[in-house]
This record gives sequence, structure tokens and C-alpha cells, in this order.
Amino acid sequence: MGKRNALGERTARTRRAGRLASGGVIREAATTLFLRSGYLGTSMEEIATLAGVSKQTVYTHFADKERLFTDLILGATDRANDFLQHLTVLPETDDVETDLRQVARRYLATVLNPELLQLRRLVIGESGRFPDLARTYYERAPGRTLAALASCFQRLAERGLLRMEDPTLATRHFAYLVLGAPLDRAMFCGDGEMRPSELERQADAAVRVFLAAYRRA
Amino acid sequence: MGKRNALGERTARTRRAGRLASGGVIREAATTLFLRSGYLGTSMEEIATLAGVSKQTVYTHFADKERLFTDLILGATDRANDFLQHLTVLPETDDVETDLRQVARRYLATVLNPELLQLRRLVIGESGRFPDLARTYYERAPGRTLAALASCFQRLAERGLLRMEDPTLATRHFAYLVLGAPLDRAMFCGDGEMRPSELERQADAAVRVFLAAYRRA
Amino acid sequence: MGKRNALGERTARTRRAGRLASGGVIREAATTLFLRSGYLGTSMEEIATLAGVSKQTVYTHFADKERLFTDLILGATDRANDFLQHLTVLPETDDVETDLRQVARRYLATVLNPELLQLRRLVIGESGRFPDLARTYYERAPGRTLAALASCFQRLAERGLLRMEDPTLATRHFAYLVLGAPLDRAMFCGDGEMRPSELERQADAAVRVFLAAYRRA
Amino acid sequence: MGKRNALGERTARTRRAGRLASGGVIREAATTLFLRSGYLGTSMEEIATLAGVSKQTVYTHFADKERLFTDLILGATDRANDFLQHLTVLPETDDVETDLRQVARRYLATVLNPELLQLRRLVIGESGRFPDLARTYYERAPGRTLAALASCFQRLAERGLLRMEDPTLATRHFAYLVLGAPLDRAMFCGDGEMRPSELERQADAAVRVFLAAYRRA
DNA sequence: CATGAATGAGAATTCATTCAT
DNA sequence: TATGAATGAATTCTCATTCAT
Repeated sequence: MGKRNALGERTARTRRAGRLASGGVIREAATTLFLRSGYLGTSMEEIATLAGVSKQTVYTHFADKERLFTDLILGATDRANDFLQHLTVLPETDDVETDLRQVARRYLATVLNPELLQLRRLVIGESGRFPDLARTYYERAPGRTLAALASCFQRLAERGLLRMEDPTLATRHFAYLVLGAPLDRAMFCGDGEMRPSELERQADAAVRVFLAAYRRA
Repeated sequence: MGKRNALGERTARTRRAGRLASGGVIREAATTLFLRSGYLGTSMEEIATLAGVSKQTVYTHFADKERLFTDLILGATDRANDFLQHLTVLPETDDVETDLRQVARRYLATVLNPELLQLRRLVIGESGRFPDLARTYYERAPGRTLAALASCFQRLAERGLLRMEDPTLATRHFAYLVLGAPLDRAMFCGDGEMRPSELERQADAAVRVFLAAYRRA
Repeated sequence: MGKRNALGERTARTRRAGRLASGGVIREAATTLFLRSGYLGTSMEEIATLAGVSKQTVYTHFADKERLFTDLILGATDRANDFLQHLTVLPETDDVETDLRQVARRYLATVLNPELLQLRRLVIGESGRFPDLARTYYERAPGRTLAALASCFQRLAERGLLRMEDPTLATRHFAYLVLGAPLDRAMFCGDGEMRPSELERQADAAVRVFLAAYRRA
Repeated sequence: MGKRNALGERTARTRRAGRLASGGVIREAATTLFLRSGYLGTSMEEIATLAGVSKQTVYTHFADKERLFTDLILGATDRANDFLQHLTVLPETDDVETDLRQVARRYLATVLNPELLQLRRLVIGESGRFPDLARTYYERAPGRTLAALASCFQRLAERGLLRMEDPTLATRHFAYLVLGAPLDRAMFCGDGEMRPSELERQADAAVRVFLAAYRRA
């Protein structure tokens, strides 16, 4: 079935007989290099070399560097939504506190994944050159997560387990109580990985503050 | 005294009689261009041209492009701490809620300043190429603000106006309740400026949540 | 019979049922493109695309780009001799002046045809790269016309209607009195089309000068 | 003083001490190569190599290939008007026939100069890519000559030595009687050089025809 | 200090052509 | 016969940096 790394790229080669499917190898190589060195810092030559194909083959698959870049980023973006599946049980939970802690921990762990962090840095760094791409990234990644969380909270409010006037606002408070500090720090200071115990501590503390404000009176 | 823009760059030319201080003009030009186009996207030629000097003059003042860049970024960073002065009255306040709201509003307004946002994007985007610079930036800008806030909160806890076990943690909660969501969004979606009324609403809501958890019982 | 444009290319498609005759489509596409952009300015890819076939199919029909080019130009050349048919009545005319005027007008109109002009420009422009092609073109197009005219004049001289020692020389005088100026200008300044009245004026004036020198005394 | 070739380029190097004046060497190299191989057929690398400078030096002197080309062609064009000086005595001549023969011979010899012919071929061949350049060339080279001739003929008419209604038309007739045939042929068939005796024969024949039509009755 | 001229290395992109199916 | 995929070499142009004045 093929293992996938955090951005969903196939890690094990699938090319048969040294031919075909160069599109995939090129994507893989380009993703690696763009994440490592940025848009301008990565040359089409490097991509071709790492992919083991000729430069022109890259151009047969992708019209130009910009297209290759945006294609790639959007692909990686869409594959970066694994966290959403952890929200399924939340809306119907009977133990909000326990389940919110679980959600917070997963959320933190997901967002602090080194490759996803690097993707964020890349998109932010290139937002001047690719403003539409950055906006789209925001909508499809953080935005989608926030929307999913908001719909959970709305349901919990309807069930009387939480109390809030503006679920969107409450969602933002939850999200950035959980990950604001570590995420912001990680953007500047390396991969931001935490020991599991520290991660749990942060998640639990965030949930405590959140519930102090939003638990049913 | 000279007007300064948000990053502290002198806006009005101070060069005397067309002579001297080329260092300053170069800095100014380079700052503008690096912020607009990034490190690799800016050429020494463009900088020299915008500064109105020859390329070689740029090299007389700065050993090479990397030095020019890091010098510049650190300069801009140190000048980006205007917010701190708004914290002076907080520790001895008698009306925590009102003053926290005030602080929160100033905090949001400062951090969402377009030029400062662009500086953040730049440093984040180049953090792969300049990891030390990014770390230093974090320490001197967001880190310093967090530290100042933490010391305010500590004092307020000592005075019995707030109740917290870990002032650092509480500070992070305050900071990212206030600016986590708009800042993260702004990183991707343009300058993030808000209408003052919206800004106040966000700040007040954040303070409300914060106080629900940290006000003395 | 099929309509043909000025260079003799079939204008209406003749391919049957989407099969076969790709040679023809390729020729057509290549002719269009070479005329528009020159030899080096036209790529095999463009030709294949415009012809609606694969690049390799082009190579199945034509050994290489040079062969495709020369084949094409010579084909267009041979089809560019429509003017000759207008010479049939001249040798046995009884009204030299009237018929020479008629011939001169047709000659001018033919040579100033925009597509034929473009073919001339192309062959001239590529005469460094394809000297034999240029020579052949000259022989088969202007050369053939001059020869045909010369034989007309010879006959008219034999019939005593003109007086000349060297019919070849007289022919050249006639030909370039008629079209030298407009043709030379058109080579540089666009398609050179004239209003019919202007065309007639030029043709008649040329005939007048010609007859002043060559009409029987 | 330096010898100049037919296009007016300095043939002997003037650079001192291996430095400076690269502009001139580049022009020289580019002229040679463009004339030999056309616009697309000449690479900036070849030009730099032949000029003995680096590629970038070429770009320091000429913004891009197009500018280099047009600069060059217009330069060569302006230097290609040597013939005009041979017209000075014509207007006040007392022996029209003799002097017209002289003028015709010079005209033929000038226009059939191999390098000038090659320039014409080049400009014609690139007229699709550089239509303005071609138009300008026409105005400054053949156009200027025609204008100068026309003003001579006008004077001769005023002096009663020639008889013509439209000096412009008469000029065209003279010009293309003289050089139409050999020039057109030369465009396609190599350099078109003639033995002096043949050249004289053609020139004299053209003058004879011209005078048959335009000499005062 | 400041400069104009120069450079070698490398950027993105395109070309004519071939190979395996 | 026709094709989609691939290639190596070449194209225009840019970059950070240095040298001689």
C-alpha cells in the first residue's frame, strides 16, 4: 500500500522498470526541495536531478516553475487534513472535558508536525509572490479545521454541554489557546516538537481555560 | 527628531547635502526591497539602484548580502517594540479588566501593523536559510513582549488581583487568546487590518475568557 | 477541384474521415508557420500542434526540419506561377501598348500578393542558411517569369512590333520598370497592396517609358 | 584613422591595453554574426566570445538582444549612404547623359556591395520580427537615396535638361531600370558582384532607356 | 569612499530529435 | 503508421562579487 509521510507523499518508490510515472517522482523531489529551500532557492535543475529525470521531462509534466510549485503546495495542503478525523466522536460525547483534552492533544501534535510546519513557513514566506496560493492554503488547512471545530462546538452548545454566543469566536479561542504559543514559537525556532508529557500539559491547560469560560454555568 | 514609520525606519531623508550617510540610504532601500521581495528575490543591483549608489558602495558598507540582510532584520526588530511602553501602568492598576482590555487592544493593533506582519513573514520564510536570525528575532520581538507581559501578570498575582500557578503559561494564554486567530490569518491573507470596532470586540472577548480562568475566585 | 489560396495551398481540408493525408496537414501547418515566423522561429512542436498530429508523426513524413522546410518552399514556389497564364495572348497581339499595360497590371498585382511577398522575404532571409534553395527559388519563380516575358518580347520583335537588340535586357527593363519600386518597398514596408487605380497608374507609366525606348521607331 | 569596411565598421582594433571600449568590439562582433547568421541564428554567447568579453559585459552595454540588434542595424544603415556624395555634381551638369551614366554605375556598384546586400537580406528576413526596424531601414537607406535622386532630377527638369511630370515617378524608373534586375537577382543568388565591364553595360543600357523617355523632346 | 566595467556561475526555458509501445 | 514520454544541448538573461581608477 505504500507508506506515506506526514504530507502524504509516497515515500517508497512505485516506478516500474525505470520508466513512467515520472510525474510522481518529480512531485516528490520538488516537494522535498521546495520545503527545504523555498521557491527561489530551488532550481528546476535540482528538481530534475533529484527526481532522476531530465530538465525537459519536468517541463513536460508541469508548464513552468510556478505551476509546479502551486500544484505541489495545494496537493500537500489537501493531504494535510488528517486531524479532522479525530473530531468525529466529539459532538456526541458525554464527557466534554476528557474529549476536549484528547482533541487538543491531537490538534497540537498534528500542527506541530515538522513537515507541516515547514509547509506553513514556505507558504507564509512565499505569500508575497503567491498571494492567492496563501489564501487558498489558509482556507483549506487552518480554515477548514476551524470550521470543523466550530461545528462541533455548535453541536455541543445545542446539547447544552457548552455555553457560547458566537461559536466561531469560541472556536478561535480554543484553537489558539491550544496551539497559538507553541505554533508561533515553532515558526521561528525550529521544529517545535515537544515531549509527550509537555504536550499533554499544554493541551490540558488550554482546555482548562477554555472550559472556565465556556462550560455551561 | 524625524518621523519614523512602523518599523522605525527614518522616513524623511537625513542625508546632508547629498553626501555621506550612504549606509543609511542603503539600509532603507534594502529594507524596503527585502520586505517586498524576500532575500533571494532582491538583488544587490536593485538595492544599489533604489539607494541611488553604486553596487560597489553597497559592498563597502556591508561585507556581503547575508550580512546586509541580517543587519537589517535585526535593526528592524529592535525598533519594533513600541508596544512595551503600553504595559507600564498595568502592574499597579486597580481595575484589571479595564486595563487588560486596553492592553489587549494595543497588543492587537501593534502586532497587526502591516509592515510588522511583513517582517514576520520575511523572517519566517527565511528561517531555513537564517535559523539563527529567526531565533533571535523570536527572542527579541514576541519573546520580549511575552516576558514583559509575564512580569506584569506575576505582579498582579502577587497583588492578589489574578490567580495563577504558572505566569508564563497564563501569559501565553492571554497573548494568543488576543492575537492568535487574527495573526495566524493575517500571515496568510494579507495585511489583516481590522476596523477599530471589530478589533475592540476581539480584544474584549479574549479578556473575558482570560479573566474567566484567571481572575481571583 | 478545391479552392487554392495565393500560394496554391489547398484551403479546404481534403483529409478523408479523419484519417490519412497527415502529410498534407503538416505541410499546410508548416507553411503557415514558416511564412509567419521564419525557419528558426518555427519549432517542430508548433508545427505538430497546428497540424493536430504528434511530433513524431512529423518526423515520419519528413526526415528533419531542413527537409520539411525545403520541400515546402519548393512546393509553394512551383504553385506560385499563376501569372504566366496571362502572357498567352501577348505574343500575337496587334495592340502592343494595350496588351503590355494589361500584362504590367497583372504582373504587379501578382507580385504584390501579400503571401507571395512573404515567401520572398522568407527565402531571402534564409538565403544564408539555404543558398541552394534561394537560387532554385529565383530560377523557378522570378527567373521563369522573366524567361517567359523574354520569349514574348522576342516574338514581338520578330513581328516588328518592338525593336531591341537584347531581349533579355529589354525584359529586365520592362519587369523592373513595372515592379521594381513597389516590390522593393513592399519587401521592407508591409504588404504593399495598392488601390487598383494607383496600380494602374504605375503600370501604365512603366509601359510608357518602356515603349519610349523599345517601340519600333 | 582606421580602415573601415563597407558598412563603416572599424576593421582594425582600437582597444588599448585589453580594457575598455568593449562597446565597440561587441558591436563589431555582433554585426559580423548577425549578418552571417541572422537574428535567431546568432547567440549572445557567440557574440560575447567573438568580441572577447563575457556574456554579462554584452548585457552591460545593450539591454537585451533586440536592442543590440536594432542599434546595430540602424548604425550600419546610417553608415550605408556613401553613394549620396556621388550626386553632388549631377544637378548642375551640362552633359546629362554622361553624368547619368556615371551616377548609374556608382549606384549599381554601391548597392551591389556584398555587405550591404547582406544587410538588406537580413533586414528583409527579420521584417516580420522587426517591422519598425525594416520600415526605418527603408526610409533611411533606399528611401533617402531615392529622395536625393528625385531632387537632382527636379533640378534638371527645371534647367530644361529633362522633361517629366512627376519627378518621384521618374526617379523610381531610373533607380529600378538601373538596379532592379541585378539587385533582385542578388538577393537570392549570392553576392551579385559583376565584372566592371558588365556593370557599365547594364548602367549604360538603363540610362539609354531612361533618356529615351525623359530627355527633353 | 565611491565608481563603472567586468566576470563566472547559474537561473528558467526551449529545441530538434529519438525510443518504446 | 502514430504516439507520449524522454533527452542533451543550447538559449536568453541574471546574480553576487571583484578589479582598476
